[in-house]
Amino acid sequence: MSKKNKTRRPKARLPKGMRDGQAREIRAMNAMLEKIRAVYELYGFEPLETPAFEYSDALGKFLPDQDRPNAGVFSFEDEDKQWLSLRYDLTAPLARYVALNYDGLPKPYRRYATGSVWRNEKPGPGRFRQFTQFDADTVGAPVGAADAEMCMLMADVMEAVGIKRGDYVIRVNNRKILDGLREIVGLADSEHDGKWLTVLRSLDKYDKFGIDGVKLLLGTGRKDDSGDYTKGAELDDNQIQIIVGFVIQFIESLIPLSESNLEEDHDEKLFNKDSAEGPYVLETDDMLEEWRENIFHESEIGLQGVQELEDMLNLFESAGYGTLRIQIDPSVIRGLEYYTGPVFEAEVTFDVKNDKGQVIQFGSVGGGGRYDGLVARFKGIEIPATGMSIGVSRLYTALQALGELEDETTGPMLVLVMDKERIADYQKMTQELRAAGIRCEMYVGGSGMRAQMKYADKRGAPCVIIQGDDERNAEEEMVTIKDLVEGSELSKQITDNKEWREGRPAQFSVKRDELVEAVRLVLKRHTGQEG
RNA sequence: GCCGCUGUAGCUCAGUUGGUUAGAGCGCCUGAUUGUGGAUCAGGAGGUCAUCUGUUCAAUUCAGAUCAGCGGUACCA
Repeated sequence: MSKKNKTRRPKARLPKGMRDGQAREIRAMNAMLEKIRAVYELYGFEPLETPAFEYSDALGKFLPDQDRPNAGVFSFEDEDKQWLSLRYDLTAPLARYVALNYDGLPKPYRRYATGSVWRNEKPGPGRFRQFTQFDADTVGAPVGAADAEMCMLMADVMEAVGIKRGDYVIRVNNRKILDGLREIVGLADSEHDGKWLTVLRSLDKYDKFGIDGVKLLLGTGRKDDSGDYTKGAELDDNQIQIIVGFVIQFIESLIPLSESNLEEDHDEKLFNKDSAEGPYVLETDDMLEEWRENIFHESEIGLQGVQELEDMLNLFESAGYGTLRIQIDPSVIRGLEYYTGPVFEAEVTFDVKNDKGQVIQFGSVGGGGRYDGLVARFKGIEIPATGMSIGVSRLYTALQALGELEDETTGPMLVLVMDKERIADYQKMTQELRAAGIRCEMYVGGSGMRAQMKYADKRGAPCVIIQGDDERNAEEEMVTIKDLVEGSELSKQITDNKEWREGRPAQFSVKRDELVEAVRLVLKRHTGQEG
């Protein structure tokens, strides 16, 4: 036999950037999705499903072009020469849906949606080419309450899935404030579009690199630890000073906790400062006042942004959401060519470690904002909209790091096939147990009893049902129930295999017609599961 | 895209200063036990040493390139 005769087989492999999901993960994920869904429902949103792909032109700016039809999105040409693309988010399909059904929908229209989205780009750490989003959006509501609601909704979702208050934060900003800032530093002219984009990206790095990093990025550029160099925006010192002054205004607005009128069980984030006066709280009102009077006093759009933020803050305040949950953060940027007003981002604040124990840069688990221009692409009239999106896989990873994902699911109990001639009898027992609501299966493999016991063990079966000749031929027909959970406990004290096997620990026999009742008792003891 | 690190069995890793049959632990399969999961013991399967090219009498080992994974960074609807 030469090597050349080797059969050519396809190699079993996973497409790049894709993942398989296993039982444990799917269960935990479903449980998490259910918690999120419950919050959306509670807020009054309606479910909506749209298809996985849409006509490419409906998805917006990432149209397939002749040269690279799959840049960014996965696309294909239909028989009728029309281009279709897999959706890359859930917002563009929503805009299409609203435009298509506008007349029949209640206005505002509030819906939630979940599903896979696809992006054809190089997968990175924690980034895949297929992933799940879970969105809630309000279409047809002007700026204000609808946006504030999105932030509170995100905070509630975080807590619903098990992230404690203080372990996450919703950071809020307003695009109009940034537009105002642009005016003030004299970059409003469209010839400075590129430069301003660089400024925004620099600001976005504030939470990552701190104020010094932002200064470098606004100026000449910054070299990071890995040796990569990022070109700066090359602003002059005066411009940098204005922007930096704006960003760090909150430091000026911190007052000692002792001077605030907060109660013990406050919902405010505490900051540290080099001083003996103890923890500080952010006086948001002071900060907005400073912005208004010293930064945006000559920018109409800027003042409008400050006003929008203040309106939202008032709603947070009256609803009891303090800065521990939702806080203003002028460095939140997001969707540069997309959002038109308030923008917000949900971030976890605890350390997330990978399986090697390294703390990794985790980033946000969700975000959103106001996109007043999106539906207009179809309708010609501007329909205001605001929404948010939860990155389900990322949130799941974060919860994993928190150890919040307990999997209490036990396997099904197993009816052993002791005698292949009597499968019908075993099947009947199985169905009886199922009819009683007990998760149960009959062994459908081809191996002997020992293998069946191993199978039961591997599946996490709480117990098995045994009926061989001994039970069958007893004076009155019996079945044996072996409690695998208790057996496992007992095995710790037994070292001799013969004793282990012949002792037949943790098993007992009952009359055939008492099977269901006896199983119920065993399950109740171990899993709390009731029939 | 850019920078760095890493690729040897299903998993975690050792090893070869270049030399015939590449190892361990865990896991998996079989048996000791014709009706009993654990433990123990015995046996077994499983590797083109990521791929390709080069240097060499000889490459899993050295060099280069490529690919993949990880981390950072960039981009992010």
